[in-house]
Amino acid sequence: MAETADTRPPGAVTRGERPYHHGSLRTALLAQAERTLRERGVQELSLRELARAVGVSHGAPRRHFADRQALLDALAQAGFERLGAELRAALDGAGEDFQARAQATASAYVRFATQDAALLELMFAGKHGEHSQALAEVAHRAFAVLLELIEQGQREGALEAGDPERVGLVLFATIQGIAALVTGGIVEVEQVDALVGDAIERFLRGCEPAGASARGRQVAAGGHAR
Amino acid sequence: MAETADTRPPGAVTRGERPYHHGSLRTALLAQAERTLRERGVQELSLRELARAVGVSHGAPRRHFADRQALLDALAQAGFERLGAELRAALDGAGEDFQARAQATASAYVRFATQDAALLELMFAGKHGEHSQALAEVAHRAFAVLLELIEQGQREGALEAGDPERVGLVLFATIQGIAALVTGGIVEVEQVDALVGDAIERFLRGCEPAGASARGRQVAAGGHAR
DNA sequence: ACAACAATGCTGTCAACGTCTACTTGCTGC
DNA sequence: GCAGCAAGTAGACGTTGACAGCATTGTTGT
Repeated sequence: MAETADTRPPGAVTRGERPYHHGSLRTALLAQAERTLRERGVQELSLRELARAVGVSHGAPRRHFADRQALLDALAQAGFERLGAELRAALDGAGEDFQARAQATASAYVRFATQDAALLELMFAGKHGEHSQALAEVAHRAFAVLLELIEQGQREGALEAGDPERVGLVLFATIQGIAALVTGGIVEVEQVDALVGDAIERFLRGCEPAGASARGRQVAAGGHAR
Repeated sequence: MAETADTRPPGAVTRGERPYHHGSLRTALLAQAERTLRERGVQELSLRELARAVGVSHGAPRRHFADRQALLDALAQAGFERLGAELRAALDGAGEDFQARAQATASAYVRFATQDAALLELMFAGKHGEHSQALAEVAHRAFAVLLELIEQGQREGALEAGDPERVGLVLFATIQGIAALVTGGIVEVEQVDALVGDAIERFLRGCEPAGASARGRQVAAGGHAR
């Protein structure tokens, strides 16, 4: 492995040797931490190794993160921001059909979960320092995308009326659960798309307004669990 | 706190002082570990402290658990066994009505998740040593209860036909997701029952056989998200 | 220009941990 | 009674998170 290339900013003083001040240690630490997190998990994430990888002394990170938990909190916050952005992109990028939009959003969530399982776990760890007002806020912003999806569905008549938060939670839980099943190894990655499809389909059927039941009733029976 | 009372078996040699051999170290370690896990989380679980609490030297646990991960694996396995038992009790103990049975089973799962959040996380960590054939087996046995629930529903005509594993996964995911939302602090404990109710209700509606739709359509609109 | 000051990074230290190795104790079958 | 084995003890090593004190740098007021 390429021993984590120098992460110092290009504009920094680079004459003789490495400058006393890194220039953007906080950013560099977060970036490296996210990489290590993805590749080796939370357990393997060490402040000292991080410092080594970035090229500063073992005490330096302390200026930017009071303790290990603070680093993890920051990672979680960044994760929520990215998750929210990806969900929004998926929702906005999908076509007109409501089911397609729901499916796209759910798939984006599960994709995030599979690619950054450890990060997602961190985000939902609940063990964040009490001062994590900021974290709660970005988390809420990510959830807002799902809320918007629900409201769209209600406006278009695909979902029955009712408190969007309430029905949104059910959808949220289902998607999050699928993610957990995948990262936990209960279902294989190849089965994910089918599972998401099933779940969305059934969710829509379960939230149909009283009258309409014209569309899809073709949830085929085919084994795809291990 | 009462400094973790002596966990040595009653029959053991208890003359002068503590005997050289504990007698049932493995069991004692697991019991103490489960307690610590529940009260302080995985991160705080230390082999050395465990040994101290049980009254043996810091090297002793090694005879029973090759390393820390082996201990965690054993905890996860015990957890699956208990979870399976509780799910079965809930399913068998509920009445005749299918929805009531489903609700009871789901509630039991979520109760387990809230009371032993760290343990559940461990069970689904997926980072278990490759040799965890036994663990996969007990996990499957726990899942089998949900499968049986599904099959009952299909026999009784409450659920449409189809591969039970496939529809079971959706239910499993939903429940697991609710658990994750609770332990992650996204929903409060007071809202759990309502959320489980909603989820089950919608799941049933989403899996109804084509004809029947007589029962509950009364998913009231009431805010219960934060 | 320069002194004061706040940021930021470095070094050294400490207790705790997981793991390893070598030794000791107690039991059991011969 | 003793060989052999399982279970526990004791000490060591390397790593980690946390902390304190000092060094260096950039900025700001005069």
